[in-house]
Amino acid sequence: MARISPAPQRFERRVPGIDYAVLDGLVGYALRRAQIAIYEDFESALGPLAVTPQRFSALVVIAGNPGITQGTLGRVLGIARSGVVLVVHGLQEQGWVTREAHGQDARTWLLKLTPEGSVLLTAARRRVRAHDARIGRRLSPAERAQLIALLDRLGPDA
Amino acid sequence: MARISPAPQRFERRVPGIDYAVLDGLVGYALRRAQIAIYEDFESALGPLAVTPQRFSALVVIAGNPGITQGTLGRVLGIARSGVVLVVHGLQEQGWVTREAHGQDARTWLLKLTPEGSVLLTAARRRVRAHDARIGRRLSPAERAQLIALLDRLGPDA
DNA sequence: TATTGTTATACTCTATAACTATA
DNA sequence: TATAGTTATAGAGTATAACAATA
Repeated sequence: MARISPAPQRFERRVPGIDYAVLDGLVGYALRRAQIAIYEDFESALGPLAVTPQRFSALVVIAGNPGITQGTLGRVLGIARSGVVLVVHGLQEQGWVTREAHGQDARTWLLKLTPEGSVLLTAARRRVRAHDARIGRRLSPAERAQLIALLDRLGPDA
Repeated sequence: MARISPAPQRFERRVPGIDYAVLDGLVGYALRRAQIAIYEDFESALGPLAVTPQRFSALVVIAGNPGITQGTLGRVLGIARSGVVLVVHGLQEQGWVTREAHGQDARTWLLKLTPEGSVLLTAARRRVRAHDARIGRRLSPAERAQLIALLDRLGPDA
């Protein structure tokens, strides 16, 4: 039985026989390791819809805050203004987002979802919820909530 | 008082007035949000040493597993063989890593730290530990341990 | 035939800086 | 002067595919 495509290379959290030394006790490394595994699942679940994690975040934020400007979207996503142009352009190319003129300030654009964008987002949201449930399947609801709460408290700020 | 350099753009976890909708309940988004903030702190702490998270992981793994091959290192880091070439090349350019011939298999290289690499790693390890303590400063030791344990259980596997 | 590493190439994501048009 | 968005450009980081040497 011939193998059609090469075995999908999956990330191994622990390669047998390897000493991870100090890495095993670091919060940052545990986070990185988890995210690599999670990204693979997101990609296989949302890739067919041409939705990346960043695009999903952008769509949700635009949907929940219609008329948001590119500058504010950039702050939410944590990327530079020049990057927002590219993200928004991609969403426009897909027909999911439109930019409308701002009445008072001719410099800014108001971002909104198109009807097609709303339909897409509904499907994507469903898949993302399933994906998120899948990656957290080994956690109880309480553990899942606590994980989110602990993650929210991470950071160098006092 | 003139501002010398532009205010260092920091990631805002929650932009005031923005509805994050479904994002707030997702483990994956909490992870992403935490990692952006953490990466900024890592960068400011280790950037001066020319050490990235990936380089740090590679150095720790090579130090703890002297003679590891590039293929195995790639599996540990979760990247393709072609990417390992670039990482290792960068570490060699810094004078931190050498490749020695394998006695039995002429195809493979054995990776080892140089004395300079060991010195660098000692300094980097100290800074990473401080960084990791800093990002987890709002967590008790028990909470920190639990966070790592919860992260280790994430993933789509049964 | 399969494996290890290399090279060529390309794509994504991100940033900085210079630019425009407005305010 | 300052701000919103755009463009040009560059640098990471990653991947795939074709290749050489070796197993």
